[in-house]
Amino acid sequence: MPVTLADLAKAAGVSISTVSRALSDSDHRVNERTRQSILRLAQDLSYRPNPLARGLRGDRTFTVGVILDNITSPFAPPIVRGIQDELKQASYSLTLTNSDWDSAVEVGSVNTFIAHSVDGIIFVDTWLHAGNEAPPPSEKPYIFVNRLFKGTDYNCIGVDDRYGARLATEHLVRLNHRRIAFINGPDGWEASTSRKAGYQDALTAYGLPFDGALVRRGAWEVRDGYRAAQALMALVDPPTAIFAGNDFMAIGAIYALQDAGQRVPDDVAVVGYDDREAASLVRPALTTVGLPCYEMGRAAARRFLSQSEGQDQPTMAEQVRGRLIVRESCGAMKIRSGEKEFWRRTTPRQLLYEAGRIKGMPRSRSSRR
Amino acid sequence: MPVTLADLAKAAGVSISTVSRALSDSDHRVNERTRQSILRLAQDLSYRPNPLARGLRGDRTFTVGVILDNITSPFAPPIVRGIQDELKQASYSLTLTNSDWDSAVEVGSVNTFIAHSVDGIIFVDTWLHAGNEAPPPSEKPYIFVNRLFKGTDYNCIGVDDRYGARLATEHLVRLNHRRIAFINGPDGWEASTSRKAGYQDALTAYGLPFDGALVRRGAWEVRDGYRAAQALMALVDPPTAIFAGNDFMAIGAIYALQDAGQRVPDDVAVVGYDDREAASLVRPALTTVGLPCYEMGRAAARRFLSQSEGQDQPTMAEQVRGRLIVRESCGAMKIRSGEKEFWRRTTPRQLLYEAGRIKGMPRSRSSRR
DNA sequence: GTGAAAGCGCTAACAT
DNA sequence: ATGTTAGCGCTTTCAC
Repeated sequence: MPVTLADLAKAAGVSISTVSRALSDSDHRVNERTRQSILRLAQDLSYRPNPLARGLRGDRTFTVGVILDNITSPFAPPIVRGIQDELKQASYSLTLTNSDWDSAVEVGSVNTFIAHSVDGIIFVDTWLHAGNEAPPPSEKPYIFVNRLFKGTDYNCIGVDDRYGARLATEHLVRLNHRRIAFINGPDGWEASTSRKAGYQDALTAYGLPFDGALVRRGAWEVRDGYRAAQALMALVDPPTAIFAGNDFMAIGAIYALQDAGQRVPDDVAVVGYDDREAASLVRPALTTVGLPCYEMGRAAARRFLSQSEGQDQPTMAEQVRGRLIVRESCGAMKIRSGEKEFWRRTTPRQLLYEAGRIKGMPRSRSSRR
Repeated sequence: MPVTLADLAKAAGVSISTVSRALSDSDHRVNERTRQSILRLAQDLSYRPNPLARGLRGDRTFTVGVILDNITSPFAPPIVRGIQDELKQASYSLTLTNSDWDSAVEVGSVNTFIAHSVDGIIFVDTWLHAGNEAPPPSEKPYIFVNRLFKGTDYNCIGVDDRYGARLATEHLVRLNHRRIAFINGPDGWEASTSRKAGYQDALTAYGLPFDGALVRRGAWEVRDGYRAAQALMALVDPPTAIFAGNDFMAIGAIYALQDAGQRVPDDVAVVGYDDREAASLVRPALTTVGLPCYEMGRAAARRFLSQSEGQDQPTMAEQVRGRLIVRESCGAMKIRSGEKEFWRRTTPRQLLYEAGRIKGMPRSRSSRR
């Protein structure tokens, strides 16, 4: 049987309310001696306050609800982990539901959470639910990860895809590529719009011309990247580098290139986006932009925490930035010269050899015919 | 403000307890007319019982706690999803913590869960914690997914790895391979032991000799599979097929084979285990044994549910079976002849062409030199 | 500085 | 068949 306040009170020979005050160290002053003895007693009997009773009584349950579309989707777990890591420090619990892109289910989950008196709800995912409507008003903080609403940017934590795409493209430019193709995602995706903008940002920044023929579109799948790359290489003036809007299309592009007898990265360089598990497994290992899922989760939880404490905390949108993960598919090698670091173009074997990474097992042999 | 039993009672002109009885439809008989009017009222005012109050009162909270090592590890999400899908039907909520392979953290989580009066705890993962001890006794059901204890198989839901490994090996045998190598995981892993046993089962079943030289060991990584395959191919009588203990090592083996100028699957066939995301992305796409994570999650939740209801429910170990996922790395093609189905050995191009899967994009060109 | 008591929403004896 | 009451563990007035 768990020990209660009443048990402590009896043991300490004081009233229940004194014990409560001693433990919740409110501003109510309690005799220092009795407080100490109560504290020790609580320790010894390993007292743990009953969160249900606390919650029933009123204000806080120290619980937050997380609604996501599917924990099984590739970006969800690190987001959840980020939320949880941040929350743990404030000793909140986390309860989870999957809504499967069904807004009716989602509403049901919200109601369940409210019934359970959660202190806030974090909505996770990139889908646009329920007709894209703005969130309902509420006193409890609602945080939205990777979600977009029309006409408001209330508490939205997103990715800075424009920045990420620029990073990828700049990497290629610095490796002396001048004709850089872009395989975009489908229309209607915020990610497509932002990533294309980032691609163009980089071109502009380096004074490179924008050539519409170098921009293709695909539905995020391997085969789309494959076809797009085929089309690109059939151009009279084909690109020497391809930036794909996600890793799957990048992998497809690599396969198309290889099937066409091109060496990656020697003949054409490829960059992806997302940093999926397969990125480090394919050959050549894919240079890509890592999505900051974990950081977004933390940011969301931090946002919740701050609004849960202070009243007038900011509720605007926030964008978190990913970083470039350089592997083999662009043939880049890191050079240190004094203070500076930069990437130099090289062949993958050279890269591996100079980096001392070749021993028994050469990881990349895509250059072999 | 949420509506309470008292609100309903006032509106219906009856006492609180009548309302409670009408709604919780216990065996206590309530006048059918009043029950109906109360039900309608509850509907109209959209009454939702307060789970905290219910929980405080005593018996059930309709909440289960899940402790896993890291939601970010590849097998955790489908397990969680399985648990949740099964639990949802019984309208339980799920709360989650990560223990990061730290048994102190784990104990903390258990205590938190108990404080929250969860109705049960599901432990998820394959690690052996806290010195491999048996679980503490408890009236609430504890379920263990993929976890092993010395001397007891209390409520353990595991994978039938022996069966899965046998499946993989048999596939190779039926494709007429006679010298089949096995790249095992490291010592001390239950998975290594079972998978090797399954490998041997298949050999025995088909009267094939066991050759110790064909069994290698690796630490689950790509490079281990790479090295093992190199060693295997250096044998005087090298294998024509390799079964790797997991997908990563299988991928490494494929790379080693390709680097050595062997065609996969034409010259040597490869099977993996796990069905990681990359399995379908590499070339050739990997034939592998899918881990039944989702099913294990469901089984665990079902077990919890049954023990949560009836008292004397079974608490023994349960093994769930995965299935073989045939892709390209063995060059197998499904043949239907009347009632029967079987796999025939073929080249990947042939496989794809006959299956009508080649259109614009040949997926596998590993046979090209 | 401390105790008594009310009440959060609900369920289950116990009455009627 | 229905109402009355106690109490789950806790916080928070309100007295003293």
